[in-house]
Amino acid sequence: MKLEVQIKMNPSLYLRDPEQSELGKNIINYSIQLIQKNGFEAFTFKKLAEAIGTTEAGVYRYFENKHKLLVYIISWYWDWLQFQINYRTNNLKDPIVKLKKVIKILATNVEDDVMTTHVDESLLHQILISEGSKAFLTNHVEKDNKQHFFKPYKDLCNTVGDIILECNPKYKYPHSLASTIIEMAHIQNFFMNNLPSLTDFNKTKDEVEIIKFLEDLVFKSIEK
Amino acid sequence: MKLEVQIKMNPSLYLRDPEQSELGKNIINYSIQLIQKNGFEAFTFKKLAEAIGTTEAGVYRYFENKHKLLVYIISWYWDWLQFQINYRTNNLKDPIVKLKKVIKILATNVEDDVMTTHVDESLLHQILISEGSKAFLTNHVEKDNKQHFFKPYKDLCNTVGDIILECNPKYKYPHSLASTIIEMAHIQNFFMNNLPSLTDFNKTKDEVEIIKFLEDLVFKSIEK
DNA sequence: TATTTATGATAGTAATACTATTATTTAAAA
DNA sequence: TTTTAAATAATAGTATTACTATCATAAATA
Repeated sequence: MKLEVQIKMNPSLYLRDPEQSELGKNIINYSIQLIQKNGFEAFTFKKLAEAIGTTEAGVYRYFENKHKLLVYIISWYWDWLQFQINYRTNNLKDPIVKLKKVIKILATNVEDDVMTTHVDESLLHQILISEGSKAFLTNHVEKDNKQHFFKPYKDLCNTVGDIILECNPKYKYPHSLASTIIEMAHIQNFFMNNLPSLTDFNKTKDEVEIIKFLEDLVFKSIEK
Repeated sequence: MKLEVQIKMNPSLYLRDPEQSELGKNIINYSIQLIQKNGFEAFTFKKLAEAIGTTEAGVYRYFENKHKLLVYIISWYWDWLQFQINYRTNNLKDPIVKLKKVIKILATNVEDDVMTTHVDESLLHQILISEGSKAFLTNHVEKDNKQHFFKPYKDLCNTVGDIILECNPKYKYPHSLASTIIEMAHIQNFFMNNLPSLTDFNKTKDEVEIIKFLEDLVFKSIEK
């Protein structure tokens, strides 16, 4: 049996649905490669077109600009993570076990998911660490938010927040703690690898340390 | 008595020291205005030059590029905050009181400091919230780090980490918790104002709520 | 087969991110 | 005070970026 997972994206993010054609899938695939390799600032539609073997105009038929393309792949990642979490915490009764699992999923370097052919989740995870916050740290965040560009992120945050409340229904900051876990899973990873003195993981460079830190933070916070 | 605080910046950040001339001070002053108003992406040396009444080439004599200018003003802010913290926690014996003060300083919307004439700290604080992480979230973070561009941030993180250790010498993650507090003081503020469903402060839009959340997080974490 | 639709190829524009040159003003040194 | 050096202003120019527009062709669909 060969299953392909298709994630339905917000149509306001694209002009033509990239999932519906080879060129579109190439745009996603090579965008992830290039953004991960050179960073979002250095990424241009011209370079992307050259890498794919199409023209700049070809890319512009799919995405209005590179920011929407970034939001697209980042949203895709959040949706995919949401699916992973639902799938892998399914049947877990104990909310504490569940929350531990979620922290692990959030903070672990992802392996490429064979169910998605044109997306390398491992690279995408790296992009999220170093470019993720650029999706919302813009002057047009309000406009973007009105178009529901951040729904996947919010949904994930709600999911995590709900599990937190299952652990302790009286905890006062489930959403803020959820967004803190999600953000810190990435930021502490970035710091560990690039500015290690901002962390306590300098020796190991091992994400297991990040997971321990986050578990310590979270479970002490929500302790009854 | 009229005191002027001068913060000595890393000379690798600039070509000509902006503190040493009127034009230089104007560059800093107007950069802060423009970046706060339109965001860093929309900020160009041409617009800056126009705002000041000088030419693009004039700005380039002070800063190699807009990224270094951003790192400059952000570093300035961290240095200034460090000074604020040292000054305002001086003489406080109880490390818990001290840490509370630090959280408050980090999370409170700053008022313009009259000791610095060409820097509006209130605007700068806003810049830190929405642009701060762009200083290090680049492809050249390693190169920048080797030039010690992030020293002010690291120093601040160390200061906070030391206070955490004063509270509980056995706490295992003083630096990670410190960077978490610093980052979250800004990110939760951004979320509160722009993506409130990622927080639990939607009704109030009051930074006091953020302070309470951070205090709850920190003191539960370091409790002996 | 006709016709819509996607793609390819090419051109062009305004803005950005710079570098270079020369003239002019201002400040410091002789 | 004069000479000299340093900082600034004015202008021009380049490569790249971020697009838009046009037209021909290939592929899919009616």
